[in-house]
Amino acid sequence: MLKLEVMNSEISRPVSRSPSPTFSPLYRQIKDFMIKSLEAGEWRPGDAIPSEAELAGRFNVSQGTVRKAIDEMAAENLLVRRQGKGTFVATHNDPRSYYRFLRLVPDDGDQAHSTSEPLTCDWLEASPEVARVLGIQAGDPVVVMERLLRFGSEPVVLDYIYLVGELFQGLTLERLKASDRSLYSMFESDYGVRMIRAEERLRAVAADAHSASLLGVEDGAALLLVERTTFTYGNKPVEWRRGLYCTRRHHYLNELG
Amino acid sequence: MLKLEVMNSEISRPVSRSPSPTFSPLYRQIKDFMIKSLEAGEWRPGDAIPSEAELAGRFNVSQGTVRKAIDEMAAENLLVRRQGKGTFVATHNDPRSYYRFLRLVPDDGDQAHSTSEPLTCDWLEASPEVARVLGIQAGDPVVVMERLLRFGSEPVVLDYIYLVGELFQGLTLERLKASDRSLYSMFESDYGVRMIRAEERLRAVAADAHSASLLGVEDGAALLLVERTTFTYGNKPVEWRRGLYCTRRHHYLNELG
DNA sequence: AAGTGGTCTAGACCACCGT
DNA sequence: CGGTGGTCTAGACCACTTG
Repeated sequence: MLKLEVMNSEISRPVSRSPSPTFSPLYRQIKDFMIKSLEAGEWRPGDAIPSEAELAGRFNVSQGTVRKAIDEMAAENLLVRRQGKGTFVATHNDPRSYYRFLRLVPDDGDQAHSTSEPLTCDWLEASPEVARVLGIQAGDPVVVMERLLRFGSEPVVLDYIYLVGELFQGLTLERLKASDRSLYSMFESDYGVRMIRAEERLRAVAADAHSASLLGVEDGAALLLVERTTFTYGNKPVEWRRGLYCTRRHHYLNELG
Repeated sequence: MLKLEVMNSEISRPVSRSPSPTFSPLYRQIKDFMIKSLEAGEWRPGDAIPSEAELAGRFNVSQGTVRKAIDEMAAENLLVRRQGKGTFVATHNDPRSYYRFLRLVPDDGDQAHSTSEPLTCDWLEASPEVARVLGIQAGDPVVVMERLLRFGSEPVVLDYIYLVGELFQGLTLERLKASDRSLYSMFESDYGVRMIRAEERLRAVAADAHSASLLGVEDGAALLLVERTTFTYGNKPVEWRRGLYCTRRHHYLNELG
């Protein structure tokens, strides 16, 4: 059983302020508090959080108010509800969210499962550009890795991945090769870094010789360049990716609501 | 004031069925009913729908139940809530959702507003491929238009747009040129066709001579190919687009939740 | 002041999952 | 069976917009 070090007084009722410049409803204060609990690691990925009734008691509010807080967090993929079982902390170490951020799908047929082959992994000093994207100082340590993603046996994506070094102490090519899980699953389990959301910027570019060779296309062929910035709690960037996608027999699928 | 031709008996309480194979909660039945009202045009884009209290009275349920139905519809961009004013039927004829489906943004600076230049508009018989995507029969009439999208004065997107002819009687190049609104806004106002959601499939391709010339790039340059299928109520496809995006100074931005 | 959506409560009961 | 999330109610009050 988890303990939530919370005094009822920490959650303040929304007293009627005259103009109310920073009004925040109760359920949002509760949500913020719960996010802090996730961030602090009090509730770990895969764990069940306390029941709604239990939380309502701790916060001294009604179940409906707790429920609304959880609803929003579930909508943001921070929690997963399972009727009859409980509410769980989302995890990348779970088939359901294994490909949560991968939008590439085969043109036809179902997706043959993909495999990741790490090629290089080096510790470097952040260039000004990388530092800017990752919100660190130029010269700070970053991990730079190159890896090839295959669908079946076909090479489809060549990724260059930049990680905030401070958070990934001891990461080496050997450890990457030894892992049989997805990168994000490993980051979560081995380094306690949870990828929450991401932004991708897409462009079409011509393949250089190196990429063309690895992806099995002609030099100068059109490739899809996908630049991804990935964030953890508090909108803190922790990863930057440049991915070259071969879209001969695959495409990037996006749903517009 | 709008009239909802509904008998209370139409919304049935969820009687406890033994196994309950097709159990549908009250709020979902109400939501389905309201979607039918939208589909039937009883509530028109931009209109305010009846207040929550009013609807609760009509359906003979509590306000909270109506509220949950509206919540889901607002999350799906079918309705827009505005505190203190009411709940409105979403419309493309509104600056807020003008660019709802356009993910292309300039690399730097804010977005200079885009302008659309229709180039051609023809009535053809659907090819087997287009018919399949649009869910019609090969040979059925389709409208095919070519148009150039500019950001500021710079040509950035060359679109080929296929529309289900049956729904767009009388559409001509002249009417397109005469309109000063977005395509979807015009489709909604002039043809009663509401675009609800879309799927986009992205690939990188080499520019042909025609596209290169219009977009001001070299023949063979890498372009982003965006194929969009757009759906109206009931997941009925009504539009298929092939867009060639020049990503020299713009990129396709996608948020991954 | 009146009307709208937004929050919160206390309680009841249902659907689902495990033991 | 007990525990969990899911639905629904009736009512109170708050925040925002408009007249």
